[in-house]
Order: sequence, then structure tokens, then C-alpha cells
Amino acid sequence: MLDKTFQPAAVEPRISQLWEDAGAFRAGTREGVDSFCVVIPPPNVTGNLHMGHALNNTLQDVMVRFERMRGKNVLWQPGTDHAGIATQMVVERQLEASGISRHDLGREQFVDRVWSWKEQSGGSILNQLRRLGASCDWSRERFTMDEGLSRAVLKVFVELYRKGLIYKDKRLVNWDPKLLTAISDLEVQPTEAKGHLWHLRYPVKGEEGRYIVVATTRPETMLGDTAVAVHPDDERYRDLIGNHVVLPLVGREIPIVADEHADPETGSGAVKITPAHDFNDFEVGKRHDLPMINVLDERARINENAPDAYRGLDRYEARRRIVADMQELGLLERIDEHMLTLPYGDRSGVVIEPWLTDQWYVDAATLAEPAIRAVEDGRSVFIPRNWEKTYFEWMRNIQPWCISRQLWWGHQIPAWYGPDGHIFVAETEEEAVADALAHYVLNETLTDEEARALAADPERRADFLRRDEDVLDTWFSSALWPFSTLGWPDRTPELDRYYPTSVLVTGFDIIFFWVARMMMMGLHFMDEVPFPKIYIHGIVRDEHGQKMSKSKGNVVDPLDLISEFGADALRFTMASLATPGQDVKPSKARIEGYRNFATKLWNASRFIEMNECRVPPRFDPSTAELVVSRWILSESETTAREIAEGIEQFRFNDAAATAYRFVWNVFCDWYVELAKPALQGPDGAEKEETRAVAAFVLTRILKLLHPFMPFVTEELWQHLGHEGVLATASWPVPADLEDPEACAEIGWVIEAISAIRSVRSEMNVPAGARLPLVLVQASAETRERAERYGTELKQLARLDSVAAGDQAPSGSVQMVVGGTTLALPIAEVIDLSAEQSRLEKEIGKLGAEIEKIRAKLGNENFTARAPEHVVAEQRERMASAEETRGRLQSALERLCGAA
RNA sequence: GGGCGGUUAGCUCAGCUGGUAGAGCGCCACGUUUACACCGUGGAUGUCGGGAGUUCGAUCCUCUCACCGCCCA
Repeated sequence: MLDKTFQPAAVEPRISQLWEDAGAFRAGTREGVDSFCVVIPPPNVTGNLHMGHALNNTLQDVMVRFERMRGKNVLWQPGTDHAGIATQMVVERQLEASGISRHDLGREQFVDRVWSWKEQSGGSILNQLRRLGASCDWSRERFTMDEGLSRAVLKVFVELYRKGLIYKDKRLVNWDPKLLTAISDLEVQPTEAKGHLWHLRYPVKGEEGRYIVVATTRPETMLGDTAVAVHPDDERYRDLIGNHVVLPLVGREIPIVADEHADPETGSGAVKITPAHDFNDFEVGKRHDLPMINVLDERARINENAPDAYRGLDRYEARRRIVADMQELGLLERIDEHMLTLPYGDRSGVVIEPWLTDQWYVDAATLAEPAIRAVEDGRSVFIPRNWEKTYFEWMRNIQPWCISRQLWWGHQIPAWYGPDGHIFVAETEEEAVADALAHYVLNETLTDEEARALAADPERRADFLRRDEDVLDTWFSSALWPFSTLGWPDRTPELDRYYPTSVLVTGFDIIFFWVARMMMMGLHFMDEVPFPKIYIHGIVRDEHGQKMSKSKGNVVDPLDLISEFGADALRFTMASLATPGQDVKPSKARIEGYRNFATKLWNASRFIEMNECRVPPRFDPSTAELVVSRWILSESETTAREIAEGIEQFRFNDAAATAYRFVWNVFCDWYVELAKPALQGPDGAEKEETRAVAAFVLTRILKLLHPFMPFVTEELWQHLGHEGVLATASWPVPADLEDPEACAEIGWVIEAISAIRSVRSEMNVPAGARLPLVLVQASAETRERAERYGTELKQLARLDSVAAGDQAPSGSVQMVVGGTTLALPIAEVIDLSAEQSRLEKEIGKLGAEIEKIRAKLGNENFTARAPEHVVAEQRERMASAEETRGRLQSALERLCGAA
């Protein structure tokens, strides 16, 4: 016998183990069927489960469990990425605690340390995903630094390099002066801050006393200025274009150039150009062929390219000095308060510097072309569709992708440099050595003999040929995820079977960083899109719509919610709120509500169990005879269809709501109640059928709910003695059970009971009082229905008799259900004036409705132009409203006559 | 500045192709019923942000204004 409440904390670990033991999530166990494959957006190996993961993985799991139950060969590929900076920082912090830096250890030992950290405590997020119920094929877990995936990375790098799609270049990058590496745009957090706008005077050369005023938020960068730009149409400066200014403090003569980058509206209209320290200025510099003078070192201190006075100063100290010095020279015109956006490194928390360095780049523009076409012609579709705009926008303006990082943890770039700086790119060192030696023998730098000696002596060779120290951006390897996890570059059966994957599920925040790059790489190396569908969900906010952040203190830990309410409740909440294109704002009250829903299901099952309901072997639901059986079977069929459609169309909220309504408001509220008389009555055919149908429908419910609430449904499945595991049971097969007649009949019963209850409550009839019911001038059909459901009506509407009559007994309360007047004689308790006003109110409401419809039907434009079925519908509504009103009116007259 | 999304019941949100405004929570009243008080029954609550237009008909389509949010520059 089941407990009174479902205890998720006790059940969940056991059920997880059960699935594991059953190998329920293994891919490839079914032959000759369609495959369904999803690759998980690999979480960061240092990460912890947050609400975004909970949403993302719930939705994937709903689809994956659904398709698995539908009999497909399902692979949900799990794994993590190696998160270059984050992981390196975790281990560095550990080292710091014992007072050593990674440099003390050396690269090799440091990387070993990272690996052992990874083995011990990395990837705990995958266990957290298990707690959520994610049905990944855990036996196939991958890591972007795995041997296989690393091989894929090498091959991709080498191939792209050979095609000229990877190259080395000197450009501005986002440089983190604390972590001493380039970082990606994703890792830069633009943050609004109060700052200043310094207006500086630059003296015009050869025009004594004439200045050009430039406004800047970063005065210290003036040391690297190589031009002043003004708008070509700006009259104020037209005569100065082509002249020079003398850069104060430095003394360099720099040109005044005309460029549209200068905005005549802001500040003075003239802008200083520092190509080596600003992304916009860099572009201006290229357009005008300006020198690029880097005045900062890797830690953002002023370097040797600046005048002695400032060398070695930190950027902020330099700023103070420069402002002071300019003021002293009378060259500081004024200082304005100014709001500006500063780029903070999200890991280091310091302001990022645009810094000129040598880095490796991917020619993203070239790779983007096929990726753009694939979405244009619909080989990959965004759901919701609008996201393709964001995708196109970014893809069409794509910048070279900087892929090198000055870190130790990651895929080391497979490039070697000869003594003259010549680059050799190869998948292995051996190959690179062979290439290099051949190269230098050919150009006669080396003799054959020297080359052979080098080849034989690794130590001398290391001096001769030096490997690039940098590693690749983590996203470079995640971009390969949809095929590298399947075994590429080997031609594996998995690759044939699962590529392209079926759908990618992710948040819009990483369309650029991940989706776009997977598209580029997938198309280039597999010649096919990595996924035909890209489902983009919203982000999770708190219940007031605020973005969750540590500083706001509104972060909710999904694991806490799982502990408190159960994974099923959290999942159901996520699915219910996953409206296409909208953000998700879960509240505790909502989650609690779905915890209650799980308990409701639990108790309904408890009831079914208590009444010894079981599905007989070879039970055929189409043979059910009782109307109530046919009705609930019909409803279950409709529900199954709607849930399937909802999931297929990514309308998770609709699917969840349909399931919720069916289970609670149809099955529990009505079917169980209507079935009680039969279940609690004498043994016989009726009871037997009811038991079978109740159990059958409950079984269906468990299946329908399983994708959303896997734990409670599996627990019940096991408890109720079903075979195997629910996770691999088959989705309800449509069995032509929809039955409009049964639905109409039970609909009438439900309506009648509801109407009686409502009137009782309104008339303050004591809950315990049993009343007689009279059906006034009822049709044969209605009388039959009342007869058939006499027991149920009596029980649920608290009646002591149900009879037919020609007239409502005097002193009765009357209502109209489906065209029949129902009368409750309650003369002794009736409050005549209350009943009179109740009837008048009803009649008034109907009158208003009738008038509205009459006006509509009286409009010739409407009857002529509206579709016929709409007009017919209005006519019907009007007829039925008029009939009901008539009946209520005569009830009112009778009542007044009696009074 | 460009793009996207939002504004519907006290709160959080649904409302698919225009044709009777819905859910959950909250609130009020009542608790006959051994599946369930994490429950049951009944009830109240909306000029669907403002304005204009298209249409026989607009929460839904078009334009416009206001406010809020996100992304990009």
C-alpha cells in the first residue's frame, strides 16, 4: 500500500539507480527504427547546475523521453567542456592556497594537476543533471579534452590552416591584464559606470594659439594617439583636414584625418585616434594607414613606447598624471560627468584592454557563408523563427574569430616555429619535425646530415623547433561537439546513425558563441548541418522578472528546489512555463503547486490500488461498454494526442497544461468520483470493467506524464507491478477510442452536478442536506441519462431522489441544464427573495447576451459576409440562450406566484 | 542609434490560423464524501497599456504614442 504522500527525496535516488541498472538510456539498443539524437550543450566542467541548466535540460529530457517511449533509437549525448580559463583558475586558486604559482610547477606538472582535479571533482554538474532526471546515455559521456575529441581538434586546426582558413595575425583582442590572456567577447561583461569625459586641447601645428579639442574617457591612451579624426562634412574643421596637431606630453606630430567615425554631434566633433587601444580607432587606423603605437604592457602598465615620465605606471595612475600634466599645461579644457560602458572580464573582474597582439584567427566570414545559406534555405530552422534574424545579423557581420588563448589548460596549438619564425602546422610533432627539416634542407639552411642529427636528438630539436605555447579557445572544441562526440574523424557507425542530430536546444544567449560555430564547423567538415532544428528557449529570471545574479542575491539553486519539492515538480514547472520565445519566471508557489500535482497523482494511484484495479491480460479498451468508461477512454485518447502534438511542436507549456488538466480536472475530479459507485458496489461486470478501465487509464497517465515527471511515474509504475521500466515502455498507441456521444452524455452529467452544487451553495443549503431532484418535462434522452447516472448524481450532488415531472414542485429552485429544467424543491430552506434575485440576475445576463447576438444577426453585413458556420453558431447560441431564458422566466413567475 | 520581445484578473503568465477572455497562486464562503487538507465544493475579480485604422466583427492584423526588458553598435 502506498504512503499518503509522495516522498521524492526517498524515491529519486532509487529510481535513478533502477534506470541505470536497466540500461534504460543506452543508445543503439534498438535496430531498424528511426534515430533521435540530441547533443547536450556541454556545461562547463567546473560548473554547477543553475536554473538555466534546469530549464534547458528539462526540455531536452521531455523530448528525449518522449521519443524513446515512441520507440525511436535515442541518443542523448552528455558531457562537459574543459572551460579553459575557469578550470585553470580553479586549480591556480588551489595552488595559491599553498603559496605556489603555476609557474613554479611548470606547464607539464600544472596540466597534470588540472587533470587530477578534473578526475576528482570536475564534472559534478553531470551528477546534478542526473538528479534532475536527465536521461542521457551516461555510458557515452565525453569531455572536450578527451583523446578522441582532441584528435578532432587537431585535425580541424590543421585542415583549416592548410586551406588558409586559420591564420596568424596582429589585431586588437580583448586582453585580460590580470589573467594575461586574450578572452572572447562572451567573457566580456559590458557594465555601465559613471565616469568622466575629459576635453583635451591638441595644439594645431603651425597655427599658434589654435587648438583642436578632443573628448576622451581614457586620457591615458593619448600617449598612443596617431591621429585626430573629424567628420568630412564638419564645417568647423574642414580647413584643418590634412594638417597636423602636436600631441601634447609626447611631442609627436599626428595628422588630422577625415573619417565618418567622428560624430559631429558629440563633444567637440573631433576625436582622438588610438588604433592600438580601441576597436573603433583600430578600424580608422586601417582606413588611413595610421601607425599603431602600443603604449601598454601585458599588465596594462605604460610601456617603453611612451615618454619616460609615464613608463611603468599602472593605467589608472597614468591617467591621473596625464590629466594633471595637461591641466598644468593649460590643455585641459573641461571635465564632464559621463556614463560609459566598461568591459569587465567576467572571470577576473578587471577592465579588459583592447590590446594589439599576435593571435591565431579563424576566417569566420568564409565559414559563415554556407552557415548563412543553410538557415536561409531552411535546412536548419530556428524555433521560434525570429531568432534567425539575430543569427543572420551576427553571421553577416562576423569578425575574424580569435582562437588562441594564453593559457596552459586546453588544446595546445599544433604549430611549431623554426629558428627563422617559419610556421609548421601538423597534427603531430613528428610530422612537424619532418616538414621543418625538409623545408630547411631544401632552402639550404641545414645540410642533410644536420637534419638527420636533429631528427635523432629530441633535445637539440626542441631548441631548433619551438611549439606555439598557446592553447585554443574552448569554443573551438565545442564547435565540433555534434560530430566529435560521435567519433569523428573516424568514420564510425554512430556518425552515420546520429549525424545530423535531431534538434539543438539552447538559450538565445549563446546563439553566437555556440550555435553559429557548430553550424560553421558542421557544414565544413560534415557537409551537412549539425541539426535541422534549433529550439531557442528563454532565460530563467526570478519571479519578478529580474535576471538572476549573485550581486542581486536572487539566485535560486535548483538543487535546493529539488530537495524541497522534488525533481518532478521542478521539471513540470519548467515545462509549464516554457512558452515559445518567452523568459521563464518560476515562483516557489508554482513549484509547490506542481509538487501538489505529483501528490494528487500519487493519491489517485493509491485509490486505484486500494480498489484492486488491474489491467487484465490482453485487455481491449474498445470493448468497454459503460458510457463513463468510454468517456474517460476517449478523453485519455484526446489527451495523448494533444500532448504528443505539444511536444512535437515545442509547445511544452501546452503539453504540460493538457496533462495537468486531464489528470486533475478530468480523471481525479470526475472520473474517479463517477467510478466510485461502481468500484464500491457489488461485484459483477460493471465493477470488473470499471476496475480494468481505471487501471488502464492510470497506466496511460503514467506514460503521458513520464516525460515531464519521470520519478513519480516510474515509482508508481514499479509499485503497481508493471513489467520493465516505464522509461522504455511504449507511448500510448492511438486506439480509435474517441467517442463524442459518451462525451456528450458525461458532459451532461457533469454539468448537472455542477449546476446543482452551485445553486445549493448559493442558496446556502446545508452541505449535508439531501434534496430531491425533479427533471421538468425532460426528453427521453435526458431521462435515460438521469436514470443511468442516478446513483452518481445522488452521491455527487447530494440528492436523495431523482424523478421526472411535468412541473416544478412549488417552492423549488430551478436551473436549466442542456435545455432541461432541473428543480430542487427546498421550500423549507428557500429564501424567496434570494432566489428571485438569483433568477433575475441570470435572466438579465442572458438578456444581454441575446441582445448582442440579435444585433449581430440583424446586421446584414454580418450574415452576408461571415462564414456560414459562424452565422449558424450564433443562431444556435441565440436559440439556446432564449430557451434557457424562457425557462428561467417561467421559474421566476412561478416563484413570484407562490410568494 | 539598429534589432527583438513585452504591456491581459491582486501576483506570475496562457490565449495557435480575427468570431462567447483562461490557468496556477492568492482572496472570500462552506466542508457532507476513509484516494488525497500537498484536499474537496462553491464564489468574486478584467474599459486585454493609450489613440487611430482595416474589417460585418479586433486581446489577436496595420499605424502611432507611452512605459518596461533584452541583444547588438
